[in-house]
Amino acid sequence: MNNSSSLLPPSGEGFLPGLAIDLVIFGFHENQLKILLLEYKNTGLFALPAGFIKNDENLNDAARRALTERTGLHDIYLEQYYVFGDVTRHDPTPLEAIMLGKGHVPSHDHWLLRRFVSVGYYALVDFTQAVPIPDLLSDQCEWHDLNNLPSLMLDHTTMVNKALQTLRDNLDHKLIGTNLLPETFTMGDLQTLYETILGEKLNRTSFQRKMLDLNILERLDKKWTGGAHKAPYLYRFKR
Amino acid sequence: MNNSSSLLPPSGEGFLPGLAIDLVIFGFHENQLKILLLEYKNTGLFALPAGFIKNDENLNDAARRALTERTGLHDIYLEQYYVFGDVTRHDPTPLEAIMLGKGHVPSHDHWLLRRFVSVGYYALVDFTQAVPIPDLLSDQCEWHDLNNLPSLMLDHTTMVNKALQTLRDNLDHKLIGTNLLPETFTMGDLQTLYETILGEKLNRTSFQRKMLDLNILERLDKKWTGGAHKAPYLYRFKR
DNA sequence: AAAATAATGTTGCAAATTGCGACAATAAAA
DNA sequence: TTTTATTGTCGCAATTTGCAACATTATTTT
Repeated sequence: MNNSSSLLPPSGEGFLPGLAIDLVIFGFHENQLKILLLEYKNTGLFALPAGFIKNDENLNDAARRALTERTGLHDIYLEQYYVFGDVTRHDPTPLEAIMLGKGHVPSHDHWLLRRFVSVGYYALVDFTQAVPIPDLLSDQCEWHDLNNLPSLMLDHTTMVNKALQTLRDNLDHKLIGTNLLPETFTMGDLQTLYETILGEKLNRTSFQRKMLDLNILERLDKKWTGGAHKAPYLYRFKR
Repeated sequence: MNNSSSLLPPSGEGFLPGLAIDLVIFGFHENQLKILLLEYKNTGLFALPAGFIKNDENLNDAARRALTERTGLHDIYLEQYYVFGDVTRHDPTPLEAIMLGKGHVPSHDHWLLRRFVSVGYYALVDFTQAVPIPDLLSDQCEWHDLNNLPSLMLDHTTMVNKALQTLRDNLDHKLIGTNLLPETFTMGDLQTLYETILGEKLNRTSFQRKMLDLNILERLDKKWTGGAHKAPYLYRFKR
């Protein structure tokens, strides 16, 4: 049994019933916020990566495992942000379609077709380091522009919106873009990231001063080359 | 079947398995933060009010129902703050003791003795309006001083601490003490509430100016009487 | 009845934070 | 060599916050 198959067990045996995890995995590339989506080709359905919790597994560990299985990454910023537990989110149709598309013919009381309460997590990952890997039921796992998402299964669009809102609310006082940027970056990179997340322009000098005053950045001697202008310093988050 | 009995069904039938709700219900009285605790007299155990989710009930509605059943209050500020899902929190011993103390002899695989994942909610209620009502398994439901709590069942102490931390973090930008204070109150009452929640003294004039600048308070013509000093205005939150 | 007391409402000012413009520095292009 | 574009830094005004002083007033004390 490999890693992936554990995510989609043939029966619900060995997993907590009725409880799932959905992941909103944020990445950042070319001035765009991205999220990882699974695609079910035979059905044209898109969904957030999901996971189930083993009987003897901590909830947060299950989320971390699901994240690693989809991105190959470890030690990533991951945070619970909301539990989605409305009755109305229960709709067996899309999952039935997916399973049919995959050649399975689920019984009407198949465990995957029952009502689920789902714990939402969001993660911030380094786009350049992640290797998107589809799960057993999906044909693709790919980055999508946050402001150009396809329509998503069930209430997954709601989940994305709420995750983004939480991320914005937390940007001030929680960990910064440590995981959204590569190891080293320029002050401009960092500001663009903030502006993209917040959806608004920030004052350049104020931003720079604030970031430096926070005393969490390490300025490297090396400089960047490329454009017809003064070379910016590279920075790195202090450990 | 009355309201209370629905909280403690004889079998798990009709409820989502393995999922519970725990409530940290904050009140405020005599310059002290209080929370509601259930007591199981035969066992000397204290616990947070809890609830289960009906098969056809929204998660948030279940939390609201549990809150109303314990306090008699409606339209109360209630917020999800964390899901407690560690394996280590599973310990059937205390619940078994409670059930034995109540004259029940549960089988080893009784549904209440299995592992539960619990969604933590905190609520802010008007101390003077709440009527604490025990549930079927407990003998008492009473307010306890937050800084003089008895030792609590399972991981409930962790739940309380995390709820308080979340409340503190949210005090700046989320709804204020709307539900923790009576309909009308003085500026001093409001400041004391803030100081008690935050656990630190605040500057009087700055606090007053800030609250008034927020433009959420309505000053009433009436004044308060009582002490040997100038009478303070009464305030009320705008609708 | 007058004075003292104590908490409250308000104002003024210094310190800290933030927004914004200006200028020097410098790597590449013209 | 000059021009251009972007970055690092500084200065100043506007805003927010901490703190102290003062006027107000309901009750207590004399």
